[in-house]
Amino acid sequence: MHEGLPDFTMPDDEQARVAADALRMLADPTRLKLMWALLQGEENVACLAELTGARPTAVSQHLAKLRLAGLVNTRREGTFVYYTAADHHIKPLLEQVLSHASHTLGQDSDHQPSKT
Amino acid sequence: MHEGLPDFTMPDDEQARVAADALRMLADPTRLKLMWALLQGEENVACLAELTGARPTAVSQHLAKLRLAGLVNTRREGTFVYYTAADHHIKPLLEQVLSHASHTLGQDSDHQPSKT
DNA sequence: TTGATATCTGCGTAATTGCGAATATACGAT
DNA sequence: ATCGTATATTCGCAATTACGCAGATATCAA
Repeated sequence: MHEGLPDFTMPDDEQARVAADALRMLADPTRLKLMWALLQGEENVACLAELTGARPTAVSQHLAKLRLAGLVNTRREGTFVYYTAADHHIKPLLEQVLSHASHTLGQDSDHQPSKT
Repeated sequence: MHEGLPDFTMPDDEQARVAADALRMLADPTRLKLMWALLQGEENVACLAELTGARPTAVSQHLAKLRLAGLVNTRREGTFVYYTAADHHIKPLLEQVLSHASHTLGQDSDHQPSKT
């Protein structure tokens, strides 16, 4: 059907599935903010709840998902649990999406605006 | 609560929402393959169905979503509708995710394997 | 032990999503 | 005009998802 076309390279099913799963794990505003924050340093749940504007229970459930996906690691210290990003390879990916988002919103000031 | 921390930069709600939406649009194996194929050239639905291994109806619905999201453009030629990628900025993003996926699967042969 | 703080888990609800089947539309050939 | 092909649209169902609430768990101090 498309014999004369330049040779297309296609990901196989498994590769596409894993890649889609990885994207879906980040395709939530709260998890996106969580990973963005954790790529900048270690934080506990209450702090992350404040940074993301979500309730601690919701944050905890998202962190549980991220932990199952292997994207974050935990370190216990007393009653606090500190989370860290397990894979810094996703940082340029998030930078690209956030940059794309901000220039989609018209206000072209690259990404990462408001400070805490 | 985290005053002494190095200044965290956080995306605002709207930016995080747009970025998450963009990721969710790509967080499907079929749409991922579709965008990957369209970044390499213009194709019609039947050809894309063959390339992705999905049924034409499913492909059509995914393409409709991608068109609403502004990720693809259409060009009509007779009974055929040729789709093209509207935004090539996502290509490095897809390369990253696919690369991450392939090296997650153990077989470390970077991305884009099987030819058609 | 009790109490306080921080986090986790299970359940229910509402919203979203992907897909197949059926139907509709557009176009070319005859 | 009809017929056949190519693509779009609509509907309904099953599966998934995010979230809040309530209760359970963990850690430490008194």
